[in-house]
Amino acid sequence: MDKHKRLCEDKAIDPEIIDDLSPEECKNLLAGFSKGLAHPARIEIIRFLANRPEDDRCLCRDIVEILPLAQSSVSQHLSILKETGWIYGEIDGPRVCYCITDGILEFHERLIKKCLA
Amino acid sequence: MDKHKRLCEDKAIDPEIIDDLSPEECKNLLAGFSKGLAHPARIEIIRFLANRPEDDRCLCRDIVEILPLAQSSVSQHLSILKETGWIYGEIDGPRVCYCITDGILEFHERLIKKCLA
DNA sequence: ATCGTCTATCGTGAATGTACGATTAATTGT
DNA sequence: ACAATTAATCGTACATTCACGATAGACGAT
Repeated sequence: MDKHKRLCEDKAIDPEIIDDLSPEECKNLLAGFSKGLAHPARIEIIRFLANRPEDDRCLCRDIVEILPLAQSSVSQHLSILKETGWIYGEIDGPRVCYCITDGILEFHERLIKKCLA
Repeated sequence: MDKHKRLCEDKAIDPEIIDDLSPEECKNLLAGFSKGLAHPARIEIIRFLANRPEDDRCLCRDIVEILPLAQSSVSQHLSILKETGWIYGEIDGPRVCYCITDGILEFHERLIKKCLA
């Protein structure tokens, strides 16, 4: 099996857990995801990762190249996206392979509906 | 006609404009909305306003009462929600009537899809 | 006219966010 | 071993956020 393909295949979020969240937890979780989305560069990163083909995983260097920011700044944004649950990264030799958390878009959509509706 | 009912009925957002946005504008707009959602107190305010009956408009005082924050802090959060387009307020004598922007939830949902999909 | 109510704004302080260059640590390749 | 590559972390600087008490301004009621 391809090395990149083997990476980044086991992190997913279960939408079922939304039903068990207290209103307080729900708001805190959505606030966190929203913080992750609250910068154009981070939106671009998520968009980029969400549209990658599964068999061509993304390396950090690729993300640095599509953004008009210094490498260290991109690394900070990636760190925020990891903290807030949007993405995760796995070490692949000297590089880091970043992937979007599986099912996160549906999770986010459901979370908004639960919090606001 | 009821005084409160007459207020807050003419501010709406047109989802059509999303189609005309450049990718850059799209990301900036979503980043702004996300910033608005990036605090539990502001999520609670939006939830509260989104579920108000139309004929019982919300006054600022009502919002202060449901949050565990000082009046001035709530006013700041309301200000951020106004800046980011989630809500608007109209002066009603000595009070201010706050309402959620009509159609904003659908707008937000569409904006996310356009930005990330 | 004066008083009380309501809400925005001011001023403050602590914390966080954003961006950069420089450095470090890990790994690969020679 | 050694050099090159990759990405995180450090240190810095500036701006913004968040929370509060205090104040000010607008309006209604008396």
